[in-house]
Amino acid sequence: MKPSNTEVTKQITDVEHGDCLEINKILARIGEKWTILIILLLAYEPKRFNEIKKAINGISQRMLTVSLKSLERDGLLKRTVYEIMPPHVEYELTPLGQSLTQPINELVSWTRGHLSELKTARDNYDEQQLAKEGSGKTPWQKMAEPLEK
Amino acid sequence: MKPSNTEVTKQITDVEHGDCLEINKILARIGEKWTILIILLLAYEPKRFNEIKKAINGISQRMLTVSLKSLERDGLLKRTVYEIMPPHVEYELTPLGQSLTQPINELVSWTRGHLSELKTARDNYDEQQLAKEGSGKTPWQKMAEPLEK
DNA sequence: CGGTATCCGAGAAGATACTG
DNA sequence: CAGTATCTTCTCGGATACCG
Repeated sequence: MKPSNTEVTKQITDVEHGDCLEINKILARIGEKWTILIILLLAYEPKRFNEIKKAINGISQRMLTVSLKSLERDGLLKRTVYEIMPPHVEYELTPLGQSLTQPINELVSWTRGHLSELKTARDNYDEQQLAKEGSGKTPWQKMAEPLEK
Repeated sequence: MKPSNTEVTKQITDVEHGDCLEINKILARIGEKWTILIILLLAYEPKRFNEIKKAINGISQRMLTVSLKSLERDGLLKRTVYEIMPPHVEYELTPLGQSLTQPINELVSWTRGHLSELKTARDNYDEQQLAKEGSGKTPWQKMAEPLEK
């Protein structure tokens, strides 16, 4: 589609007409509210259901069950049931899940490293939206006022 | 809080009680339906609104607007309005946005590299759920049947 | 061309109650 | 302990219409 000059280009052309949909679905799953927290939590040791629930602040029982099942279904974690009374269920990352912690950690690092930049950008943006009130610009620009918050 | 043996451990302890919420929000944004596609699309050259719309198959006008605004608000991309008639608006990644393409591409690579594993895992899982019918196991195991699809 | 505003339906997610 | 079931609420995202 265009001469390539960076490695990125290769990615793009693949993404545009390849398994793009599949990939995006996986990435959406990773971006789901609790997935990353769970994966990172289990990254260095297996945990039991209620351990995870306690460790992750604010997750409901339902969402934990659902999330764990998704991850198990994708082969990212293994569920082990010890048939004793009372029940004992352990969750741990599979090798596949472990391998995912690498790229995830890089994303987390990136985010942590740019947290202040992101916040500053947001503040600037919100501020400018407010300032747009009566800025004597052309209608093409005034239109863009979202005026929420 | 256990003795650490991998780098991951450090990440975790930070995540558990730090800016964990903020980070997760950013990651959720990245996982949103169209964000990655947009970022990757703009990674190697700026594009206009309708160019993006055409390039990304299936996105609605509304969602493109919304997504672009989120990204602009976070300082990941810049919106340039050329005040001519008809209007001409260009979107391009900021340096911050560019820097994000790296970790994202690694995530994309990981996903592409493990696509078949993921699919296999899903198929296995779904198959086993069906097989659970009358498997003479303990009630603790039979309970876990979701029986959907 | 590049949006905004509004309405609507589907699915995600929370709260609560119950169970092997 | 580790879930399931159900109900309700909330958010996302598509369709449509309109506008500077």
